[in-house]
Amino acid sequence: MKVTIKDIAREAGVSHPTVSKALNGAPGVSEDIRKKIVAIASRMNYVPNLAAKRLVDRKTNSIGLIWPKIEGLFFYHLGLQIQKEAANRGLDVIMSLAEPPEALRIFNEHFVDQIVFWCAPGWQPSVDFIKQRELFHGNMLLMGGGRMEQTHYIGVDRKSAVYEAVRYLADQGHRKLTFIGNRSDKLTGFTQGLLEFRLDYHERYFVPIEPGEAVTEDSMKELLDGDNRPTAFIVDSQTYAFELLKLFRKRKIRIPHDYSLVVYDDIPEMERMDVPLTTVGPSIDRLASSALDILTDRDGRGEKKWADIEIGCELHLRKSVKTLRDELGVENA
Amino acid sequence: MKVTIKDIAREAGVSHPTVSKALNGAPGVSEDIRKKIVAIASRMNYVPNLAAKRLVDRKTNSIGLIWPKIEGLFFYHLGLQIQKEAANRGLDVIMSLAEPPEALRIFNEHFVDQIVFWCAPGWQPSVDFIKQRELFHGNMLLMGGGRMEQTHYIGVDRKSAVYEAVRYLADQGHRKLTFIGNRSDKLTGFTQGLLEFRLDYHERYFVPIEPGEAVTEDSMKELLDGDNRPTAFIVDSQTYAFELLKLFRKRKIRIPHDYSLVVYDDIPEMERMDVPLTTVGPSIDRLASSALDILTDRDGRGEKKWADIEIGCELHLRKSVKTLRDELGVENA
DNA sequence: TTTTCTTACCGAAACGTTTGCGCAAGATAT
DNA sequence: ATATCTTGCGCAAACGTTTCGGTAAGAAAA
Repeated sequence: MKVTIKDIAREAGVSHPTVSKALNGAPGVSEDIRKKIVAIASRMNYVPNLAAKRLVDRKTNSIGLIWPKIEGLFFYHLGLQIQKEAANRGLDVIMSLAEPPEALRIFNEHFVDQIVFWCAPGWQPSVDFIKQRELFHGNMLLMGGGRMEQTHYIGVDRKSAVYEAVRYLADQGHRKLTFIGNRSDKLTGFTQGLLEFRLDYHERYFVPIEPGEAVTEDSMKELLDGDNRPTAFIVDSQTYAFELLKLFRKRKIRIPHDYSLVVYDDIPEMERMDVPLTTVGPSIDRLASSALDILTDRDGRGEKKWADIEIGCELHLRKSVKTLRDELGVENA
Repeated sequence: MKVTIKDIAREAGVSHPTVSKALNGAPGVSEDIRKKIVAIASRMNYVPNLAAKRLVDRKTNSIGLIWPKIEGLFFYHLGLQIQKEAANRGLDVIMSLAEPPEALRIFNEHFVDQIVFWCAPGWQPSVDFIKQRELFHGNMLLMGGGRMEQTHYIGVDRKSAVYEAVRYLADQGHRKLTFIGNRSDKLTGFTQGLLEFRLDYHERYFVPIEPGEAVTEDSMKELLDGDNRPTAFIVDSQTYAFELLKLFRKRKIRIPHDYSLVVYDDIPEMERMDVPLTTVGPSIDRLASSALDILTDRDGRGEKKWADIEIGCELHLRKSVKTLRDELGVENA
């Protein structure tokens, strides 16, 4: 048998609304009575019934995370950081492991106030669905993609990220770079870098990977066996990087001796690889703190203004890139 | 403005309890009216208010996951599998990224019916707290540790797991094994294997790691530089394995050429390592399906019987163990 | 002292469901 | 034909909380 505020009220000799106010720190209760009530509540192990609470005021102070499959822990670390920031501001975070449509229903039924939706490739329909149904509209923060009008948005400047990776590799003397990944902003940054730093070009220097596909030996064969072999790779994600490394292992190719490698997305694991990998990607901390600024500011400020920001990326230099600067003479020979 | 069953009732020209019964498939509603109501509800984008629902009947059909930090994705994959199994049985899963006491409060407030609590080292106090407060008592499934009376429990036979690893290494001709990890069931399995297969013993063949600590060069120095060097390692977790591999890299030690290696806990990533690692550990699928059997059976069967089972472990043979059988003569020389 | 203002509390209503009970109308048995 | 059973639905109450309006009692002002 659960103990309710009515039980406490009876025990304290007051009405139950008084108990409610006392426990919530609301005005209209004398300090003596408040203390007495709090003591009784604690003694009776009172646990508020949030269902009842939420039935009347529709606040839950909680955030739901709709999160892509955690490949390579990037999203895990980001989720963790968001949870910490949220806790600091008195907000609860719950997360669903289900796909967006299902997750949406669950969050709706479980009363989260706001959702943070990292729009992974292929999830745009769910975002549209939200808008159309006006489900969490105005209480949704889109991240990573799917930017739209009248919706909070945090983007990632992937183009500059890859561009900076190209710049770095060019600085190290690399002239033949290959990008492995999807056709996306990242590719744009890649080609822009190629043009700007007047690097070599070959049609094979872009290895397209369709979402869901893997880096196959076939797709890499010509590149690795033919002429005009690259000296460095920029790889779209950790998953592809693993596949590439597997291929390299099979062919006894060493990093960074034979090829240099920069991986997109920085996660702690990259540092612990057999050869610590140089990465480029958004800062998890910045992503998380910006997200919570937006989520909390919205109540604070007067007018509903839609946030629309873009997080820059950082280059993490480790051990998977070899400098060619001392060998330039050799290279040009 | 939310649409409620009263809105639907008005639209359908019936009373709101009738709508409730219709939508829940309860008896007492003619098939014609039921269809009409369902159609209207769908047209009006009706979403049931779980708070109200919860207020009257205390069921939500949802499960909360209290989960250790996802090191090495084992818990991520297990969570994912549990979520899938739950979805198949019409149950929702939500997960918290917070620590147990906080997670507990959140789940309590967010109406989860049952919790699955993987009792990581150091989390026993939270389990005791649950029992004491009778919070989710009877609706909690403990996993991995913290077994107790009158509580559903799924354990992992870690002792046999490591024992089997020892047996396998012995089969391959290894006689000098080292276990790196905590003092635990796993160590028991290790020593049992050592005794049973009459393997060599040296005090250095157990490298204790306190929780939270790392595999340091100091702790390994004597072992790697002294006499009686082992030929194989069994490592307690992926984390330690990474640290060990890092150390090996530094010393230019190759796997499995110089040392063989078996890692506890099987996760997909182990297969994708530079050298695919041989592992031993519980089956994620079995863990998940057993969990849901328990969670759902409890309603089904008549008497409340407390589940108390133990999941066996599997050996996944990959590339990190070298056989010494052909070299036995050499070894004995 | 009387009037006004403030404080501290109580009672009633509301949030959106489900459930138990009662009551018509139609179907079946007598 | 009347009596009984069944079906389909409405009405009212309940779940535990917050909030709104009201009302005493006491404090400050006249």
